[in-house]
Amino acid sequence: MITLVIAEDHQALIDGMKLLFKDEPDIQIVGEANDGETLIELVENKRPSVVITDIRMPKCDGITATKIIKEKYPLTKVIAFSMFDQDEAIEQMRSAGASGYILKNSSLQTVLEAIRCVAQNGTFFDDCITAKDESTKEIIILSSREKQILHLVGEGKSSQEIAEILNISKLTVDTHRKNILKKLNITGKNDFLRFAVERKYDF
Amino acid sequence: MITLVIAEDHQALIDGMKLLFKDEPDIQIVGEANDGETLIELVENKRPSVVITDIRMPKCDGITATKIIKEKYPLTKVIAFSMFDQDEAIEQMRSAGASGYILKNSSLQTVLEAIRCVAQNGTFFDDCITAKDESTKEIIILSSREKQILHLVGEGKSSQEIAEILNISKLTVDTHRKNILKKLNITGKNDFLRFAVERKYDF
DNA sequence: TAAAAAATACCCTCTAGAGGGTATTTTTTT
DNA sequence: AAAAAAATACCCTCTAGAGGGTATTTTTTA
Repeated sequence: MITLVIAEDHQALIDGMKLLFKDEPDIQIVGEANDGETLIELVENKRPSVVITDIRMPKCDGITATKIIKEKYPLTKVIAFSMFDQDEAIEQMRSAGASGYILKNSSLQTVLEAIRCVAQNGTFFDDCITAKDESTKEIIILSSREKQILHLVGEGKSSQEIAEILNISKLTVDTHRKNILKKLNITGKNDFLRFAVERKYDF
Repeated sequence: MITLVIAEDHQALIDGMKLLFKDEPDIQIVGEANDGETLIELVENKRPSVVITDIRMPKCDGITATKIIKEKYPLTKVIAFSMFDQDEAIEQMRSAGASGYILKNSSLQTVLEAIRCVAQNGTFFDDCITAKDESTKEIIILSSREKQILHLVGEGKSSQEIAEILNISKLTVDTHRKNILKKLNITGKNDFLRFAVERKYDF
């Protein structure tokens, strides 16, 4: 018997999954959450074998929640259920300990497959994700420091503020910014912030 | 008999709705689309009595699709099914001719209610939306010109570019920007663009 | 038809960040 | 140990846009 906890911002989607699992005798939903905090509580109380979680959620995002869950209960399998096929989000989910990553624009049947797959200690990553692995190398050319700065830019921080946060010179931050711009081939004024904001959004 | 077309980016959500409507004898799904263009084609071919559509979709967004549908087939009822309770999106959907607006974090039962409601020539707007009507007046203080400029800023356009698009002076655009900043109480450098980008995103 | 609101246009100042460099230290890879 | 990559810090210039005004014309509303 697979015990399942679903964490998903959109109740409608949870309802749909519930209808689906109703007819599957080997899967039992033991809890549902609309935010990350509730998810963690549920895992602690119900100890499910599988967790399906959205990434963007109120209170605590799916990546953070996954880290916490996998740390305390490494046997619980986590599947990410996301809108975006952003390499960064996938990578972060992977290193957080997720066993699967499926997209919301795939069918519910896929969800079912993924659950059964990870319950048997397998991994399940959506087709369009694994297919990307090759090209990914070209996309993630940013160093970790650069990604960090990109993220802070996306939060609307100024170079000065970023410098203070990272305890480095503002000039260094500026250099990183310029290098990021070069790497990403952004010739722009506001384009950079826009890109950064979109990045931040994309998981 | 209610004939229904569903347009929704996320197949998983469509699948869930299909499972739900399977047991409802008065509702028949006559088509499903993952993008706006397919939706419009489906409406032309199937002439459904009710359409449920997401707002953010590939190819053609839900607002534009609704406008086109209501223009050609005014008897077809349209319900918006969106992630966001952004006043602007709701307003735009309303003026596009939508009979309802429900949020994705409401239950599938609500979806069912909404469909039956609009099929009987009623309107169905989610609780949290109607409740907002009072406060809305304070939020939408921007003039139409200001909203237009805010939108263009969100697309990453510079004041100069906006000026050229709108055939007005760059100085005028700057004045509008400043007025928007004042009205929204944004004291920021990059904050404005960030706000604008988020705005653009929010439907 | 007044009065209010919106749209238009311009003034000045000042700073953050783009765009172009160079260069040293630290870390990683080979 | 040598070479490559990443992180650090600084130089100069130049422009877009914030922040502070003022003011006229057009449109809307009362």
